[in-house]
Order: sequence, then C-alpha cells, then structure tokens
Amino acid sequence: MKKSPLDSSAMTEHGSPSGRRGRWRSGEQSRQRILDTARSLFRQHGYGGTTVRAVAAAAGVDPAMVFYFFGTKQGLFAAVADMSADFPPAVDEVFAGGLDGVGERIIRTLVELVDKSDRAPLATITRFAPTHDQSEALLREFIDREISGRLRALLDTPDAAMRVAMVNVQLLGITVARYVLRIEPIASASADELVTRFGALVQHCLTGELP
Amino acid sequence: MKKSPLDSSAMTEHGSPSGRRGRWRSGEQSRQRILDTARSLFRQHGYGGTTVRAVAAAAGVDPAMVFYFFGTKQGLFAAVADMSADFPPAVDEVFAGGLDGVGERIIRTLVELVDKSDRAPLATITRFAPTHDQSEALLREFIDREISGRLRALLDTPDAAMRVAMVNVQLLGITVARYVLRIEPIASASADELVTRFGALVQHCLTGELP
DNA sequence: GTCTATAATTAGATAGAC
DNA sequence: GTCTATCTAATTATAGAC
Repeated sequence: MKKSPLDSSAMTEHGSPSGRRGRWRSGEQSRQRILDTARSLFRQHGYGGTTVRAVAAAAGVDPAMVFYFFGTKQGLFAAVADMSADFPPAVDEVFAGGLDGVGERIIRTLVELVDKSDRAPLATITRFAPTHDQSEALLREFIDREISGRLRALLDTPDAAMRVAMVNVQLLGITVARYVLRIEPIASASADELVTRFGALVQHCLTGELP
Repeated sequence: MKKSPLDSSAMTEHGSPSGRRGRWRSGEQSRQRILDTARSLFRQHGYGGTTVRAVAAAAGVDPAMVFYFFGTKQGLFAAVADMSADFPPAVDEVFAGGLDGVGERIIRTLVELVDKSDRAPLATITRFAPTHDQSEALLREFIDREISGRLRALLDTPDAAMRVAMVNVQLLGITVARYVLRIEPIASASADELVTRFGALVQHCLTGELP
C-alpha cells in the first residue's frame, strides 16, 4: 500500500467517530482541540502563515503538546488535511449506476459528503491547493483518478475529454463557492436545490447537446 | 476615493507598460525583478509561507532593497496582487449588450483578459483568497459588484439569484481550473473553445430552461 | 500527558555607509 | 539605488522535570 504524502504517521486511527463510549481520555481531548484549532487557523492564514504557537495558544495548550501529538508542523498539517479515508467508498456507487442520472448522483454525493462535516478533507485540500504544493498534487490526483478517470470510462464521444473537463469545472466551482469562499447563495442553498440545479447542468455537460 | 485595502502606497504609477522608451532606469529593473519573483514565490507558498529574504535571494538583490521599494512585506504583496485597474473598463461593454449573448461575451472577456498576462490580478487574488483574508474580501467584492450586481440587473425572473449564482460557479470554476490549478484540458484549451463551450453554458444558466 | 526552559535559527524591519 | 550590519522578536523543535 502506497502511503499518501499527506498521511500523518503521528496520527493514530481510533474507533469510528460515533462509536465513542464514555469519557475522553484526557489526551484525546487536547488532541482534538488542537486539530480543530489548527484547521481553523490554517484556513485563515494558510500553512506558512500559521504558527504552531498560535495554534497552541488558541487551543489553550502548551506549544510542546502540539509537537508531542503531531511531531512536526507538517505532521499537524497532514493530520488536518488527510483525505485518505473519505471518498472512495461513496464514489463507487455514483458511477456504477451508468450514464443515466450520474449528474444528480455526483452532485448529491459531493454535497452531502462535504456538508456533513466541517472538516471534510476535500474542502480542506481544495482550500490549500492554490498555495501549497502537496495539497495541489493531492487534489489533482483525486480529480484525475476519482472523477475524470471514471467519467471517461462512461463516455464514448469524440468530445469526451472536454465534456469531462466541463464537469470538473462544475465540481471545482461548487466546492470553492460553497465550502472555501462561501459565496452566497451557493453557500447556504439546500443540498436538494444544488442537486436539482447542478445535477441537471452536469448531466447536460455529459449527455446534452453541446455546441 | 476609497482606498482598496490592497492598494500599495509604496507603489508608484509609472507610464503605460508599452509606452516605455529607452533604457530602464536601473532601479526600475530591480523593482520589476523583485515583483516577478515575489509573484512566483507567493503563488507557490502563499503569503505567510514566503519570506522577504527568499524573494530577495531569488531576485538576486539585497533584502533591504525589497523594503526600500515596497516598505513592508504587505506592501510587496499588495503590489503583486493589486487589481485596481484591470477589469472595470472591459466589463462595461460585456453587460451593456443586454441579455442576448452575454454568456459568450462574459467568458470571452474573462479568458482573453486573464490569458494575456501571467500577472493578471484576478488570477492572483483568486489564488490567495482561500488562505488570505484580504484577498478573499477583494475577490468577494469583485464578484458581488462586477458580476452578480450587473447580472441581476439584466434578469427579472423569480430564480434570478440562483441563475446568477450558477454563473458565478462557472466563472470561479474556470478561473481556478485554467489559471490557478491548471487542470487539463481546460488549462491549454484555446480561448475560442472555452468561449464556445462555456459561453453557451453560461447563457443556458441565465436564459435557458432550468429545473 | 503536560509544562518549563531553552537551543538554534530565522523572520521582518531599520540605520546608515557608499 | 544598493549594500553591510544589526536589532528585536518570533519560530520550530528538543530535553527533561513533574
């Protein structure tokens, strides 16, 4: 198994988020607060613009704790941006259904998955990609492998490449508008409305008549 | 006149870029090299991840020169990201033509304007917006005032807001895909192809039948 | 797990010589 | 306009006490 460049070796996998019982072990609590604070600060000021000390201060812990949990600043970022376990499972059934109705399914999957958690890795790396090489590589790989690759497999027209590219533009645009920059009214539209509107638009890009 | 938060007070306005005659005054040459180098480094590592010293080193000048020309690191960034004089003139005629054919005109204007120069401010602030508060504010203001505002004025349907939003998603998606992340085949498509494809799509968002 | 102390380095910025 | 020298503050990271 190939390790993603952003996998945090300092990050231990615990039980499922909902499967937690009883009280936090106290260390876990700090770790989580650091992680949440770091995500927020990285978002506002980028990787280079965020200091470990600022994270620690905002999380109410000692800077040394951050290094204790995450080893290095990069380790902290990796833990924040890691997208190793999020998408693949849900993505499969999106494309398994064939060309008919993929538009709606792809938008529904995107929106419902990323809406669910404010720490969705896709939103995080989309945010950092423009100014962080590792994130950019990760996002590009995701688009190529999970989106473009699978869509191409469904299409058999001479302009397939451009049709797929147009879908990518939709997905990128939605992600940036809703989750990164929070442009209204996209940011607060209901998932259903987005699915209806952009589902049809994506479907049009794939199977409609294009100039 | 209200000053944009990114206006560089250290930036002197010189003659038009094409109107230069004779040799550079030597200072101008350094200033330009610093500016170009800074743009490149800011793009790769973001605002916080770029040091003045690194810019100076890469530009082959002394760090003190950077401060001499731009005052502060923020002043340097402002000079790089300033978008004060680019869009307004061209944008006017895009919307003056009325609803008919706006789709093509808006895409053509966007693409031709940003293609022309690798230092197009719109591409720059779109890149920094996700991790730089000032850039985000600037981009949001641009979208609101120059795009959404003018498009709304042309529409008179109950779903006007969502139609405009969908256009914004197109524009954001194209800008990010072509100029920020350089996703293929959008990045190397011809301007004409983009105008044809996305012009029609934008027009469809505005005047077509939507679900 | 949590903190103190501190090492080693680097950042932004200024003063002033030339 | 360009550079040397330097100040001050902050940064990542470690060692080790509790």
